[in-house]
Amino acid sequence: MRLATWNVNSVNARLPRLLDWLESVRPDVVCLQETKTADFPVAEVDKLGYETAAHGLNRWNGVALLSRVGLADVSPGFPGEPGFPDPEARALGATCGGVRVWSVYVPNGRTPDDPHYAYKLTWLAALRTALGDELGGHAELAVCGDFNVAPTDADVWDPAQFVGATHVTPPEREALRHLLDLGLHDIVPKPMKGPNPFTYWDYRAGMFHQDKGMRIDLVYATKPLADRVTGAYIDREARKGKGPSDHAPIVVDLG
DNA sequence: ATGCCTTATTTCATAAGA
Repeated sequence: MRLATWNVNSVNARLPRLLDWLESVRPDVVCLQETKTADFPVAEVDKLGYETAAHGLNRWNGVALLSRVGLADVSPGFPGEPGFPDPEARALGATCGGVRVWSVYVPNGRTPDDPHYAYKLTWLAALRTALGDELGGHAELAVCGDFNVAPTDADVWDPAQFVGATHVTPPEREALRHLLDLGLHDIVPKPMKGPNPFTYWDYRAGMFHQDKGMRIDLVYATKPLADRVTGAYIDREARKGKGPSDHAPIVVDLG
């Protein structure tokens, strides 16, 4: 089974590229983030053989799951998920091919003194609780998506540039460790080129071609699922060319 | 070469991204 996750930065703006990518990479299950629509293009991905579960409320956020190995027990959001203060479309769970899969788009946080930062930490803590409640019933579980946290200093292109910034603060990294404490494993993908497993590069100032990026998109898997991993890579080809997302997909192969 | 912001909307400006 091939599992992928991709922050597409608008599924409608990215639709031609998404469809081409699905046809060439042929993942079985795809977690999408920042779909940015309440009207997901279900018919277009259906033509490629994918069932869709989409959770989108407005122009902001939005997550989806595509599967051609079944899509059952769909959960838009999770129990206890906080809003700001209204609910936001940031999490979507489903069972696909026997694996419990969550597509998540963690709040950005903006700056450490912004109310969105406290919201981010509260949201991550609530996610931990909800995942903890699911683990008893799902030996094989993966939570995939844009976590908006770089786990270590090696996951940003220059730690000195991030002093005082969100995405690298100790409380955010501690929130990730609390997720791993549940028994989840960080499936670190191969970058294909260069030493850095980055998944995001800002659109501005030629950041991508200088490889000034961050690893903020993550795949966390339970041990039984992590033991099935035969390979994982970052599809940086999808970040090239005209009209890319600012994130690259992660592709994980399971035996 | 991978090439120097992009998205949807309350659209010719703004909020948000990270």
